[in-house]
Amino acid sequence: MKLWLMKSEPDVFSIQDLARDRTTTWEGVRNYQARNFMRDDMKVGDLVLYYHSNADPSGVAGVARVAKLAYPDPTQFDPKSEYYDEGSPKDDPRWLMVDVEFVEAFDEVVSLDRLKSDKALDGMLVIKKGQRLSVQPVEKKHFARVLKLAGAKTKL
DNA sequence: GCCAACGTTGGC
DNA sequence: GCCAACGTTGGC
Repeated sequence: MKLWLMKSEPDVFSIQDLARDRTTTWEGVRNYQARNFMRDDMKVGDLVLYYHSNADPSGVAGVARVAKLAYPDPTQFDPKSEYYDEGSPKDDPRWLMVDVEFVEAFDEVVSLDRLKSDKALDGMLVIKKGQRLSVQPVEKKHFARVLKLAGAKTKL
C-alpha cells in the first residue's frame, strides 16, 4: 500500500465535509505530476493525509482512503465548469480523478508549523518551501509520525 | 492582499 | 530549445 497527502481548501471541501458525505470525487486536479501519481501509483485502499491549505491554521486535518482507481474527470468536458479544458481530447481525456472516502478527522489540525518543527519529519515534501503539488507521496515513517502527533485512531 | 515559487504558454 | 511573460498556488 502506498501513502499520500492530498490538499484541499477547507472553504471548498474540508475533512468535516468528507465526514458528512463519507465519500467524494477528487475532481479538478490540473497538474500533470499530480495526475500521474493518481494514474500510475494510487490504488484502492491507499491511505491519504487530508491537508487543509489556505486555512487557519493550514495543516493535516485527518485521514482518508482511496476508494476508486483513477478515471476521467468529467469536469474537463463541461464548458460551465471552472475546471473545463477545451484542449482535452474526448477519446483520450487529459485529466483524471479518484474517489476518496472518509477515515478519520483529527481532534486538532496538525499545523504546518508543527510539521516543520518536528525533526522526525525532515524531508517530508509538504513542508518544503514552494511545494505546490496537490497530490504527493508520503513516506511510511512520516505518515506514521503525523498519525502519532495527531493522536490518531488510524493505524498503518 | 501581498508575493515567492513554480508550472505553462508562446514568440523567436 | 530557450526564456520572458503570465497564471496559479498557498503561506503569511
